[in-house]
Amino acid sequence: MQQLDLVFSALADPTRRAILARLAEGEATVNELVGPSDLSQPTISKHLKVLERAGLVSRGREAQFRPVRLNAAPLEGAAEWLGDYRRFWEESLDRLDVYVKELKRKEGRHVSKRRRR
Amino acid sequence: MQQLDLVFSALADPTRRAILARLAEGEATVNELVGPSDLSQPTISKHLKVLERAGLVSRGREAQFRPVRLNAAPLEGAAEWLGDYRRFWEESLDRLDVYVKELKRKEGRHVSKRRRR
DNA sequence: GTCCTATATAGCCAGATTAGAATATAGCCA
DNA sequence: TGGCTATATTCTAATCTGGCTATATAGGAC
Repeated sequence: MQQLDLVFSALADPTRRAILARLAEGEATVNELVGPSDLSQPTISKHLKVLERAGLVSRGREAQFRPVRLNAAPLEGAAEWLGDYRRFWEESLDRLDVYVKELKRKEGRHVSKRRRR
Repeated sequence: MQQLDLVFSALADPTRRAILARLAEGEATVNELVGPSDLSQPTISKHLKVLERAGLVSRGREAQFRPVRLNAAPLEGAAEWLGDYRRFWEESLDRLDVYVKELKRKEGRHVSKRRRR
């Protein structure tokens, strides 16, 4: 789906993920986002446009400021998509779990007096 | 994080998501993936390389076949990242819920005799 | 009005991505 | 061996990305 394309590719950049993380603490102006980023203001504006196209942020208008706020709704679709695969990684964790238990059992036999920490 | 970059950008392409969906049903050869895709075999091979770099598939070796199988483990990191934002979309759903309830209350007052369906 | 600040847009560049066609490789089968 | 099949690699072209600098716009302050 088109929307998933936009969301996943917006999330594929660490700068944009950092922006979202910052916005999770509350809305911010563009300059507040530029500050800690060591990127230029136009570059941040471009990243914001990408996030906006993906529906992940929305912009207000207050005098000459254009406050940016998080809009997490599109993340739900992404999370749902991932959810379909949850059983696969849990499965492999189960197998790992079994493996670890088996390992402990063997260790228990061979190194039975290991001290607890 | 680098790994998240690779995973999210691998997921940003619908062809690659389709490949993963197909692999969720079991391993497949390259040609089995080319079949329904209307893309050329080299193109699919390239997509597979992207998925492989993200750690999302692994390749076997059986005679001249190189079976591809799903490796969902890296998806867990992506799901965790998204999980940090769950409260935000749930929040907005809550607000929506409140809004809907409020709406119903008002409708109840003004259109109190609306028939149930 | 002029000046200053916040932000957007334009233009540019280097490098990555995506596609296809053509070709190479690797392994089975006769 | 030669031929067939499965897959990878190379080459080329088009498009996208992410960064910059320079410039434009918009709105408050004086």
